[in-house]
Amino acid sequence: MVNISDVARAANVSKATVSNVFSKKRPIGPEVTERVLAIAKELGYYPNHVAVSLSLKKTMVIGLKMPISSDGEMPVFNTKMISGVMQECSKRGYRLLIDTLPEQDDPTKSTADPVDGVILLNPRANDVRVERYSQMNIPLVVVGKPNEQKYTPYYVDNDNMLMMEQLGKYLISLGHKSILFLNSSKEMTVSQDRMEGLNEAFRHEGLSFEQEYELHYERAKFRTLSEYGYRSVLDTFEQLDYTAVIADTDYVAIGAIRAARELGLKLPEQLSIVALNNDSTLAQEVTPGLTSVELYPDRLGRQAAAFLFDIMERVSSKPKMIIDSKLIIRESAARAQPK
Amino acid sequence: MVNISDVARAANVSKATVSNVFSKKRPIGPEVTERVLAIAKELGYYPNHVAVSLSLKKTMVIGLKMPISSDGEMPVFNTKMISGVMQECSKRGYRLLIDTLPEQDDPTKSTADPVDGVILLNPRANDVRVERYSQMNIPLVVVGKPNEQKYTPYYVDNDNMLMMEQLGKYLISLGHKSILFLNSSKEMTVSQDRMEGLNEAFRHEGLSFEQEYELHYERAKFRTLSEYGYRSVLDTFEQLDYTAVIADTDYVAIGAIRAARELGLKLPEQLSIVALNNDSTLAQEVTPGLTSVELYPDRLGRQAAAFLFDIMERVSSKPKMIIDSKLIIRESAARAQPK
DNA sequence: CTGAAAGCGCTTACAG
DNA sequence: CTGAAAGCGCTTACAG
Repeated sequence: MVNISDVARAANVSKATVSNVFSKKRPIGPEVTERVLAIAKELGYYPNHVAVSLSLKKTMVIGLKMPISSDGEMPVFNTKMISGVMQECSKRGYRLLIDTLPEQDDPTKSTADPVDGVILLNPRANDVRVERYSQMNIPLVVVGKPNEQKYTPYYVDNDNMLMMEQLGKYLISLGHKSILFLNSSKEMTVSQDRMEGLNEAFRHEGLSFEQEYELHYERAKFRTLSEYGYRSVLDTFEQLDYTAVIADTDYVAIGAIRAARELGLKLPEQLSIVALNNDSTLAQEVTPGLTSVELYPDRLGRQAAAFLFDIMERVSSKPKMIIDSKLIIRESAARAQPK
Repeated sequence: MVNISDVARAANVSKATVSNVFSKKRPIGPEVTERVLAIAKELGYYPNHVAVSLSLKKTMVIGLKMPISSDGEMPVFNTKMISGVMQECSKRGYRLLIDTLPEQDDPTKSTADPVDGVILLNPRANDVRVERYSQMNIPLVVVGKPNEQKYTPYYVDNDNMLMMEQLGKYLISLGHKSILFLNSSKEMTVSQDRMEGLNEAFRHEGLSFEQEYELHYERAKFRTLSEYGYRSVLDTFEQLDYTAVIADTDYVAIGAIRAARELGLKLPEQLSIVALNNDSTLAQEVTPGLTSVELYPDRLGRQAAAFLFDIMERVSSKPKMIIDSKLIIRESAARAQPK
C-alpha cells in the first residue's frame, strides 16, 4: 500500500501539501496540485480512511446494532428498517456499519466502535450498552422504547400502548371478552407497554384482563417464534376459554393458526387471530388473511437516522419521536361465538 | 474520551501492559490484570477501534458497495442479498459496512476504505472500481458477472445465459415465436449474457431473434423501472408483433402489465408476461400471478461473503461461483394466440 | 503558498 | 512478566 509519504517524496513536496491537495483544506498552487495528483494516480495512492479517521476523530459512518436470529433469517421488519436507515445515511454522505455480533459480557472484548453515532435496535430491559455509549460519549438513538435507567437515551418508537389499546378495543367490539395475548419476551421493553395498552382497552370497556391470559416468549423454551404460537395455543386452549388470540408477530400468529387447525377449529369463526407487526407478504399468504398492525419500519429507520444526525449536530430538542401505526383489517378476526 | 495512556497512568503500568491486558497477546500477571481492568472500568475505557485498526492494518469489517435507487426503495433482491452477507459475516465475527454512496469521479474523493475486503454489487461495464481495489490490494468479490478487463475479479453469479435460455425455450414451447425482451441497462454486465441466452434458445429452435425486440433500460429516460415496462410496451405494441414479454425484473413486469391492461389486452391469453428476478411478494400480488425466475439472492450473498473470506485467508482456488436459479411457473404466461 | 514536527490512540519488536 | 520507544498513515498549528 502506497502512502502519503511515498507520494510526497515522489512529487518533491511535503506530506502536508499532499494532504491538502486531497482534502482541499487549504489552497495549493495549480502546478503543484496537478503534479501531486498525477503522481498519486500513477502510484495508485488513496488516502487511508482509517488514518484519516484517527486524526480527525470522525469516521463518517454510523453504526446499527441489530441482533440476528439463530436461523439466519432476517425479519422483514428489520430489512425495512435498515432500508430506511440507509436512505437517510445516503442522503447525508454517511455509510452504515451493521453489527449483528452478540453482546459481549467480556469487557475486554468491547471497543469504542469506529462510528460517529449509533442506532440500537430492540434494546433489552436494562441494556448495558445504553450506558456504555453515553460513557464513550457517542451519540445514540434507540429504536424501540428503552428501559428506564439512569441515563435515558433518545429514542424513536411506535406508540405501543396506543396500538394495543386500539387492537384490544377492536376485538372487544367484535364481542371478544377473553383474549389470549402472546406477548414478546419479558426482556423486550415493548412488552410492558403493550400489556398496559391491552389492560387499558379492557378497563375502558368495564372488563378486566386476567393475568394468566398473557404469555411471554422465552428463547430457551421455543425453537422458533412460530413454535411459540403453536405450542402456546395447543397448551392453553383447553384450560382457558378465550375466543381470540393476539400474537406478537406474524410468525407467532402462523404458529397459532396451525395449532387452531389441529384443534379442529374453524377460522376465524371459532377463533380470531390477529398479529402486531404487519408483514404484508406473510399476512396475505396466510388463510384467512391476517388482520395485523402496520408499524412502518422504514419510517422508524429513516427517523432514527435523521434524529441521530440532528443529535450529532447538536440541533435536536425533543427526547423521542413517535411513529404512527395502523390497524390493517383482513379476515382473521370475526365476531365472537360462544364456544 | 479516556485513552490507553490515562489508564496506564492511573494503574501505574505502561501502555504496553494495558494493551496486553485487553488484547491478551502476551500474558500479564493476575494482580496487574485485575487492577488494570478495574481502573479501565472505573474510567470507562474502551480501546479505540480506529487506532487498533490503524496499528494492526486490519479492521474486521467487510464492505458492501451497493447502489440505492433514487426513490429510496430497496429492491427485495438487495435486502435478501444483504441478509445473506450478514449471516456469513456474523459467523466469522466480522461487521458489515454498507456503502450506498455514488461512485465518485473525483479521484480526490475516493479513499482506501476501512475494510478488509469488499463485495461489489452490480458492477457496471468496465467498472473502474474493480481495478481500483486490485491497486489498493484489497480482496474483492463481485456479485454479478464482471466485465472482461485487465484484471478479472473473483465473482459469484447466477448463470444468466442458461437462465434466459431456459426461459426462452419455455416461452417458445408455448408457441411464442416473437418475444419482446425488456433487458436491463446496457451498462449492466448481465444484460449481454442474458441476451445471448435468449438468442441461444431461439437458435436451438431454428428461429432467430430480431434485434429490435431487445430494449434496454435507460436511467435518463425513465423515472422508475415500472415506467420502463409501461412505456416500452405502450410504445412498441403496435409496430412489433410479439406475443410475449420478458421483463428484467418484477417491477418492469408490473409496468408492462399495466400497459397491456390499458391496451385492452386480456392477460395472459393475448400477451404473456414473465420476469427474471422473482420477488415472491410482488409476483404473487400481481394478477395473473407472475411467472418468474427465482435467483436466490440470499445464497448469492452468503456465498459471496464466504468466498471473500476464503480469499482473504488465501485458501481460495476457483475464480468464480455459480448459484442456481429456478423457473417458477405461475399464471402470467399462456399458450400463444394469433393476434 | 509550503514545510517540519507533534499528535491522534493504539501495537510490538527490542531490551531487560 | 514489564517498559521505553518507534511506527501505523494521516492532519494541523506553527513558522516562514
